[in-house]
Amino acid sequence: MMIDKNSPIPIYHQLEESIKQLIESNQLKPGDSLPSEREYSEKYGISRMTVRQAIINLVNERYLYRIKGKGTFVTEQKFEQNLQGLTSFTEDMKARGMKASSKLVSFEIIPADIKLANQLNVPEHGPVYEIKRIRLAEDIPMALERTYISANLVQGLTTEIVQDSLYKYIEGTLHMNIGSGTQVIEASIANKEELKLLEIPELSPVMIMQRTSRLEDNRIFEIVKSSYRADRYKFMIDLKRG
Amino acid sequence: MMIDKNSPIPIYHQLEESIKQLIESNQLKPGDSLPSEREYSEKYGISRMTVRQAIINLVNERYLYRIKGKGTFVTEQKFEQNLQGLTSFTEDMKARGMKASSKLVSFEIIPADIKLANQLNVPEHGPVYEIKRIRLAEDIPMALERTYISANLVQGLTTEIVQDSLYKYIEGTLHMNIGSGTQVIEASIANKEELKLLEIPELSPVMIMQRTSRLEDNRIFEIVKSSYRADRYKFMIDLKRG
DNA sequence: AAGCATAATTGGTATAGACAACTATATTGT
DNA sequence: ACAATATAGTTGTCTATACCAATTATGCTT
Repeated sequence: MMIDKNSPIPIYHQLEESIKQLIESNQLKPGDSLPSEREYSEKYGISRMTVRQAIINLVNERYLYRIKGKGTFVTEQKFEQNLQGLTSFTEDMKARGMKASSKLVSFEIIPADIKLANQLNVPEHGPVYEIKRIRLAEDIPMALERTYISANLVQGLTTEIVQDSLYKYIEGTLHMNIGSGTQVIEASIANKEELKLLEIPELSPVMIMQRTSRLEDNRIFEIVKSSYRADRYKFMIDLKRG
Repeated sequence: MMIDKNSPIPIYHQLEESIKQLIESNQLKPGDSLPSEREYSEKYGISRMTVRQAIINLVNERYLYRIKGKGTFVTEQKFEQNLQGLTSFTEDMKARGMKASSKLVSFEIIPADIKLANQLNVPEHGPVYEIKRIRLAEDIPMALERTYISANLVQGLTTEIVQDSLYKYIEGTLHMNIGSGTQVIEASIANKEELKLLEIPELSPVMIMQRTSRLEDNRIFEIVKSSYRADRYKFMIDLKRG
């Protein structure tokens, strides 16, 4: 475990990663106490405040917790998430041994209304691809998926590309690097469009999952809003202990 | 907006609350820029590092975001729960700077019906602790939580232990090691009990989150079924790209 | 008018030191 | 033997300063 003061990587970040690594390799076990801030400070010849910054970040990430007057300890229980299967419907169905298919409902360029413009970070009325698809498992409708993509950012989109792989097109053809994303899950009651396309009775509950996908430079390139039938689809998340 | 340097409340916390208040009262609107750190520092006669601590906390709570060389800005504040590292309602609320509380509805030993018996992997009619709690944020009911624990596996449970920390009891007193878990999220319409205890109108959607917790030897020791008000809760997941 | 260099402003990193609040342990007084 | 007190060690708060990095504003040159 080394600290390079001349590295362009901040010292606090180096220390942070170093401690995180010790926890993840189980050299620091849950409940173990860490060296005090002053010990770290003296050991590496860095300021105590710099040590604090590293530790505070790890506390915020729930790797550590601290008790005033006692010390800093490794968190007893750190659940982490396995997001496999939450990203792609097709992969998810495949993992369950089911036949997945999709039906294109519409593919067009629409002007962004104010809400969508804000979500995609494009000007109001700016051109946006709207792709509506029904996702089916064993030919039973499971979800209505609406994808919105800034037409100025991702150019030359066709139904074929969308049917194949949008990500492959963005990275392979357009040479843009895909970064991180965020997903929001909420419950609601199906609206008229969802009722009709998902073939469910009125007042049925739906799970709405909205994914925001970003490029490496943090520009948003895609909003995917999926409405799943709550009676047929449950989201499972594996929690693993760290 | 005042800062009292002699108050026992830390200065950074006073400033933090003061800015938060400006945002929540809409005197600072989403997208607005804040005074710079140096301006705050001079205005209140406090150190820039103290200002930073207040602002960094608000950035972590997603009230603000900052761009190097440009400034600090107000974000769209949304009530979203991050599922990553989700451990307890109390911790999540604390992370948002909100007052979390819980109200014990009932605590009893019941015989497992066939469904619960299967889920917990205990014999039918076997003794199971059932703990019902209302989770509140700022005294507003947010979720109904039902915890089921095999009474043969986890013995000597009391309301005090449950109120303190079940995990601490299992690992510390019973010397059993907690392993992994699974979480299932689904949408539904609130049933009568949920309507009443969550104080929501009929036909309201709810998000049901069911956690299954296992020991290291894979025995299931706990089923937690939480019903969240869909109007107040959104679950957010950060997606990392590998 | 356009382009470019420079300065000013902003947040980001890092240091050194001081005192407060809290915990655990050792010491002392009775 | 026990209780009170001192002490050393921990995290928490706060200050003052310095320099770096990214962005924006300004003024100069062409």
